[in-house]
Amino acid sequence: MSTESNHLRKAGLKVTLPRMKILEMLESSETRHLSAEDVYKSLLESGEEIGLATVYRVLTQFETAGLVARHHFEGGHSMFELNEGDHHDHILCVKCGRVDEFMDETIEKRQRQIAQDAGYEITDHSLYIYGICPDCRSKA
Amino acid sequence: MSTESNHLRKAGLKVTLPRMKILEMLESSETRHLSAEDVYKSLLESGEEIGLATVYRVLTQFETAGLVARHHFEGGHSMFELNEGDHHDHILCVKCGRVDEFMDETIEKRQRQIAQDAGYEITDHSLYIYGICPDCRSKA
DNA sequence: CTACGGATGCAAAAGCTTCTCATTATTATC
DNA sequence: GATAATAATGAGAAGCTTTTGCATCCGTAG
Repeated sequence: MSTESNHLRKAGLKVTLPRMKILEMLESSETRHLSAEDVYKSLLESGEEIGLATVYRVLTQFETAGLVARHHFEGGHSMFELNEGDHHDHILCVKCGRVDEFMDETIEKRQRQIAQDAGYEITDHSLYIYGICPDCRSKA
Repeated sequence: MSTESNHLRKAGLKVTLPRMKILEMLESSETRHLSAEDVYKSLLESGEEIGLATVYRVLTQFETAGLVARHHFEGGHSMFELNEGDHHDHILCVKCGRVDEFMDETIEKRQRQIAQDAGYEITDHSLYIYGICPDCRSKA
């Protein structure tokens, strides 16, 4: 029994071909952050006949099941990333779209403190740093 | 000469009725964070005949001119906020949509450090904390 | 192997935002 | 003030991403 189908089963989802293929796609992509359109196009290129609507539906289910995280980077459309356990935030290049990840316990701690001070029960947070990446800086 | 028209002039924008009305709307609203739709509807209620396309155009111009800040809260559509100089981040209630603001120099400093460590030249950043606000917590 | 219920695909619809273009208003100039 | 040049506006169409309706198909329990 493959790892993918176990993941699906654990998430309470039927093991179907589209779900398997999308999960594989997310795992094998060298870019960890993909839009629904990216996933759709990659599947087409691999010769898989999966509808765009299904891609959206499946990604949303994966998100609900905790298998992927959905990010709202600037520019409108959602980006999906395989959830490999550890939380992290993102730093993005505004020139080339490159995405790097980081994790800072100091910031995490301050966020919890701020929420508490404001009387909020924190459920989630998102932190994006935008800038120009090393490569784009040296090119300029 | 009104304050609003000075703001517009300084921003290099012609002083037109729609721009004046939209600026007034942003200044007088008790909610500091408004969507384009919010602005449009409020204007209609005030008896102003301003098209939605104009609202979007003007808000974008205001953003470019630095008069307002555009935020991408979860849920897709943009929110606009009058830029009153000081930078701050946001904490939002996922139940009622309430928005509070905060500013934390520790976090700001860490962000600059993280960008530097990653070799990025930082241009911008956005931090949203999501949670349940005091009011909604007591109601539950 | 069968049958039930959920999953899929397609096309249509929805929601937000931008664009097109004819019309109108604003500003610099006389 | 009036005028001409130029930019701004309004209305609707178009564009994009995402969701939905529905007939058909597939996976799974029995």
